[in-house]
Amino acid sequence: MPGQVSSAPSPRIERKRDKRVQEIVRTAADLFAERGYDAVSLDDVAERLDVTKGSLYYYFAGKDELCTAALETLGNGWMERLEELSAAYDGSDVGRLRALLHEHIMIAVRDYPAALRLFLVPREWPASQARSIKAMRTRHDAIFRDVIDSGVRAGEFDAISTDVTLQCMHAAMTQAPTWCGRLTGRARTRAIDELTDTLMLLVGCSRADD
Amino acid sequence: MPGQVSSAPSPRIERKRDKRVQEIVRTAADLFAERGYDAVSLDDVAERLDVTKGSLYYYFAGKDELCTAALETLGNGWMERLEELSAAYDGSDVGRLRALLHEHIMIAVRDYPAALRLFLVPREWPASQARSIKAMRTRHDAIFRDVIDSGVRAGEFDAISTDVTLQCMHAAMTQAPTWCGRLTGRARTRAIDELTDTLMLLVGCSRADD
Amino acid sequence: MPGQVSSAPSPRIERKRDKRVQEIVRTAADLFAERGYDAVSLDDVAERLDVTKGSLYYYFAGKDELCTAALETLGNGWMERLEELSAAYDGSDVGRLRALLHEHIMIAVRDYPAALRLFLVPREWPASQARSIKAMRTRHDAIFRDVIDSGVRAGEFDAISTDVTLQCMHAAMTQAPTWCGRLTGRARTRAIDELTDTLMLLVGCSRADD
Amino acid sequence: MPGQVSSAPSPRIERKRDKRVQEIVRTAADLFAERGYDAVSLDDVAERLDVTKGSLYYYFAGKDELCTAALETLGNGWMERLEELSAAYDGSDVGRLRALLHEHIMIAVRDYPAALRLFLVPREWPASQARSIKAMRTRHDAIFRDVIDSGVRAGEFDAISTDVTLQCMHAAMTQAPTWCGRLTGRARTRAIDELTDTLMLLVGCSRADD
DNA sequence: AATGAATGAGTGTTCATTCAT
DNA sequence: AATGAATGAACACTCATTCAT
Repeated sequence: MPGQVSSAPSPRIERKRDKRVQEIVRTAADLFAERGYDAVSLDDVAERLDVTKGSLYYYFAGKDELCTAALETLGNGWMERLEELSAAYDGSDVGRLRALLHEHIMIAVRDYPAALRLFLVPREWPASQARSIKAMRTRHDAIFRDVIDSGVRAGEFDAISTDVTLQCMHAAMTQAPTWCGRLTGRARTRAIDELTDTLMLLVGCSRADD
Repeated sequence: MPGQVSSAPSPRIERKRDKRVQEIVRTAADLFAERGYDAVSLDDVAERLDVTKGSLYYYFAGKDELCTAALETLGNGWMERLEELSAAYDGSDVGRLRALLHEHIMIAVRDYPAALRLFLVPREWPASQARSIKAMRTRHDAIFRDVIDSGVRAGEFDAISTDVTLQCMHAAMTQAPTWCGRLTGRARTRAIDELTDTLMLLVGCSRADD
Repeated sequence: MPGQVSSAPSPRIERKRDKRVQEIVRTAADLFAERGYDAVSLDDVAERLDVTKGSLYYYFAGKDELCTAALETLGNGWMERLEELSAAYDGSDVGRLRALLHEHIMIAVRDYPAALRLFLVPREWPASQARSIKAMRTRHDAIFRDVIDSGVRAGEFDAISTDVTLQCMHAAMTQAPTWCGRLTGRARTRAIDELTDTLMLLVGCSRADD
Repeated sequence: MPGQVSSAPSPRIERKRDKRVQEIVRTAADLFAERGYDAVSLDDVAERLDVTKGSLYYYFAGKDELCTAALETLGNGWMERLEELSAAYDGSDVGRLRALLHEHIMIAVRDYPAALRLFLVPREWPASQARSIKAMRTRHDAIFRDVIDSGVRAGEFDAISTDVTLQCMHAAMTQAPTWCGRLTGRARTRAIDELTDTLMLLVGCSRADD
């Protein structure tokens, strides 16, 4: 167990370790997103990192934990971007929601083209990791729920049920890469815009409202 | 009939065989839907059927073939129900679309609680299945595209892009079981209704329109 | 157990059974010679006969027994041809030996192109079948030993050791198909002749002696 | 050397690995020679090495690769001994050929008592091995063809066809262990000598010639 | 006499995990 | 901090054998 010998590890060493962990997690996240949990072996991860499989076990207790970490890293980056965007946005709720939807789709399509496997399709995770995934989803919902509730109060939005609306948006956005992924350039841009506009209908905003 | 060799099997035997095949396919379909292709072993299928793995090979050439058969059986049943409903429906496009959405969600939630794996995530399947799944999806889209296009022409609907609308509906409906599955009784019924109504917004129909 | 019910089976039925057994054995022999014991499954045999695997068990106790029968049939035919030739031959021992060698090679190359697997390479047979194979070899040796001994006594031949000579001849002749098999037409005929002549050297007969 | 990642393994480790590979290959070679490709399972190999099957895959990509390595190791050792003998021999072609024949038989009988499976029966091996085996045979033929051609030019030998002579010698020598294997001590020595002398007849050398 | 069905042991292969060094 | 080695439980698939009908 590293760092256990001399009371606490020096900050320098800890930083180095963190950096290594980050490298591993990033690589793993990429692979899991590309091929899905089952189709990725630890050998694959190790090879792409140019280390041996055994080394991974120095940093992670097993495949599941590595995957959880990957999920968290992936999700954290994603959510931070949305949270920052929401915080920075200055304007109507309509504009803010549209910006959030658009950004979510962009991230999904461009950065994590296969993340739906991780966030949409349930898998039997060990309990500890199920919690972590659920937390991510809650955080995601909070961001959008905030805007929608605010817009509803302001009379800008009209939703049958905020919960259901959130589910629909999440499902459609996360699924987006599978059909936008085929497109490129202008066609993709247009598809993303259309999707954004379509989802705005769920809160009663037609394009003419902007 | 002396000397008759390797004739076709009697109809009675053939019926029996067909029934057995159906049993196997059903069981396999359930398992694949529950856990996904990779996470289901032929031993799992065999055990649930209370036979040995080897027996499965008497009926199917391998895991892939079994899976294809399962997918097709599952999808055929589903699509047939939708097609019949659509054909039988007599009334406005608004009503027909709502009925289709409602039925799709009911099937998803009640009958194939985890089928999203089958129809949402394409990469999870071996190449051999990809075709079969795509065909199913095309068939599904045709049913809904029909109503939407008709409604648009009749001025009942207003969609930004039929394609995008179809994708959103499909994503949300197929994903439904993961969040409606937790509910029971009245709460579930209400959730399904709300989801139906929410999706109607995508073609510009608010509840007041009915 | 067939034929057990009414004391003895009628000759007509027995003949029919024998014919069936012959069919099976022939087919099996062909397959074993083509691909070798391990590479032939009972399904292969059954399919070529256009019956089901189960039927084979009505006539044979198992794969090994079927193979033994095939070997015996193969070997009997072979040996009979050599024995008849030897008995019919009227002339010097030189001529008789040459004729036997030539015939053996012809049979090996033309009729049982892969029999070396069966007669040259030892396999761990169950005891009962090992005996049967050994008997075949003994019978083969007897045919050639006869001529050679006779020739030696007559002063026509000169062998260092009859046993060793027999082994060499048998090895070379049985192996022949693997190198003559590639040839066709005239080239093959010539190769067979050359081989015959070469083997005659083992008993001290150069071509000029004829 | 900090930060050095995935460097080449130290020579000490590499040596150790090579030794292990040698162990495995030797064991596999023995087994394949004893029973043939199909009849040897990786479990057999593993058990004789007292490791688990999985370990073999750490060193070899699969059964075929292991078999290829085994064949090559076996054949290389054999051929090297013959080549060295031929190079070192100083004397007439008669003496050199006799020495080569004798050595070949000794190796076959004493060191690789069942190698006939490797060099006699081509069809028993998967296609991937066929090349390797053929190469070995070519190398073998070259050694003996050399002496024979030289002897023929020098008037020491007389052969009907060098090719056919080579085939006969090869067949008889390789087959030798199956009949000399039973003998021991003096009897075996005598049998080997007789076989050598008998094969010398194929190039027209009777014992008196020496 | 023959079939369809089922079995169970075995076969090559993969892979998460462990561990001494 | 990392490696090379080994393990053992799975897995898809094959096949000789059995048996009720």
